[in-house]
Amino acid sequence: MTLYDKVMELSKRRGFLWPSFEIYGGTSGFVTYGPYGAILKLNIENMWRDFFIYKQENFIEIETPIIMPSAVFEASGHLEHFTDPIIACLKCEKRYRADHLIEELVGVSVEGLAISEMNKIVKEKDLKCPDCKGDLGEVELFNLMFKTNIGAYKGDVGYARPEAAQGMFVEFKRIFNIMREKLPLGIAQIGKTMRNEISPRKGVTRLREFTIMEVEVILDPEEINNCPAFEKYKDTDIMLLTASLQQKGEPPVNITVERALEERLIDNKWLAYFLTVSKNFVKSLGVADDKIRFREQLPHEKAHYSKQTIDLQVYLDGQGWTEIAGHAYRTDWDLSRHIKYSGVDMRVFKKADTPLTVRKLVLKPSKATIGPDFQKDAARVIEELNKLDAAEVKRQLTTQGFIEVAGKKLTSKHIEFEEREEVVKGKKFIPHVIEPSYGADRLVYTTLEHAYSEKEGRIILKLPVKLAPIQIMVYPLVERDGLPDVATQIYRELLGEGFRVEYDVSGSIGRRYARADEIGVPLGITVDYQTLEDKTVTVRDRDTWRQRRVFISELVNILKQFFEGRIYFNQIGSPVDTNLE
RNA sequence: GCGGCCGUGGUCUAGUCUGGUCUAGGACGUUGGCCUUCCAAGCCAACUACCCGAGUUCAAAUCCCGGCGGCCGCACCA
Repeated sequence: MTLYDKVMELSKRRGFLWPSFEIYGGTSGFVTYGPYGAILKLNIENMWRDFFIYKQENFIEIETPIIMPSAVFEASGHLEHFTDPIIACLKCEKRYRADHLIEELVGVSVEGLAISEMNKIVKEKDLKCPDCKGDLGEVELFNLMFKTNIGAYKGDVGYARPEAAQGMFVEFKRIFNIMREKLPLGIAQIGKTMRNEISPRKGVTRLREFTIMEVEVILDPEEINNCPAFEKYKDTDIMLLTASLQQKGEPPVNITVERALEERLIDNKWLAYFLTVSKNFVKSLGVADDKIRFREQLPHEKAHYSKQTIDLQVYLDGQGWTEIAGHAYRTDWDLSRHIKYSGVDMRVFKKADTPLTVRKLVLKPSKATIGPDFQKDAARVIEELNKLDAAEVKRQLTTQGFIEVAGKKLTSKHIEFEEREEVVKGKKFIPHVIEPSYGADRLVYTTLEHAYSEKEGRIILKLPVKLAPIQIMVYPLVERDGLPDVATQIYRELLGEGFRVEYDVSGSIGRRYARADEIGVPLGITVDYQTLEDKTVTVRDRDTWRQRRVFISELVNILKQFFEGRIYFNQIGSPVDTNLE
């Protein structure tokens, strides 16, 4: 049994996660999170919030719809780029990217060609399957976005978002205003995303519906190397596999992010900074240093919007290095596309440190002469004239004596010029975007796999304390002599104090400890006979099976300190002599 | 999507080739009871399965076909 199988077996048996719709035979690419998995996932998401939102300056979280009208994806480029033209061989059924095949066999670029035009080329040039020489079928479009209709009429086409990012870009103007127009601004979102994958595999690593956690860090491109937060983390070591190393077939290098930046292996400082945030985040999920590396995407792998993308990979049993995050430098692609397609100006104004006074030549159409001379064309002439550069107009008038505007000849009597002083207070620009993007579901699996361990034939899920779905189990040592009453009381008190706690009385004490270890409960509280004498209970540590003895009256306080990370297990109460020590 | 292998209680599995003694066996688990003073103890009882659908046959977990799902490889992969 591989580690992957063991982790999935445990997940299913204990209720972390399993394939959905099993009673109807299942449909691949979908998972259900059970009682422990749902909390585990939530805890991971909250930890992500800590690292990527709460500990960053001017970073906030929003929530936008999953279904979006097609206009959004026309602008974002997903309708065009998330769609692959596919052609299949009728004989051997091998499938090809139609555009790639045509370019290869005919040697012409088919970029932007419609499907019908590609089909025409295939027929005219009588293209055959390069593999078996069989006939080719029709070119078909395969778009990875789920399509739907919004409302009752067929006209309004909508798509399920393939990434959360577009929600942030579409709402940028208002959010920027609400956040009092400060850059850098981080806009984060955690939510469901859908991609109609051709063949989802490997359980949770390739889903059709998954939770994405993204931050769009919106910055002034001129400030992209001004990242104060970076200083604290610049010495962070990373294992980096650059595109060029991959092309040369060489292994990754270990390098500090600062050095990588100096050697221009990372495009800019903000991108470098988030690599360090990512590394620290993934470590806090319990993944060891040497199981974390960064891999730059090769030019042909990059998304249409990306200047540089560096994935974070973790090493997983059975499937090797697996992407769990991408860090993309999206430049101004998204915002400029939405500005263009929506017609809404989402540029940001930046005040200059010192306003500049510039002398500028402006032209003034002389309406008194243009009106009578051009009659009903006058309005159009004035409009066109205003678009022209004053200096250029003046030059033409002096060199050739006239200028042609909207098909009309204008002379100097039609235009007046004026020297004006203008104060330039700042500049308007389209901000750039750095995007760390995480797959929450892969993180859940990663966390489970790295927490999985075996000891004396038993499974212990060594989840980081902060992530454990259940924090505490409460047990009576045996089910008699009033021990359950005391235990139940403690259980209810802890529930009331806000701990995630369960009570377990069924089976021998060893069996109950074993059950708790399998779902990764960090602490177990056992009420025994000594409890009846001196009002103390034992606290058991999941990882070492050691126990400490604590007064019931101090329990809540001590447990709070433990789960807040302020004390370690061996600082709890006093040691217990058990037959294990 | 293609090819190979595979699909039996909650989990792991025996049985499938060679159809009938399979009202499907075991182990672990879960629940209830008894017992029990710290790491899956014991005893009793209960629970839960042949992936779905059609077909061949007197008879199908077993053979055939289709679907769904899983693993591996190829292809695809923001």
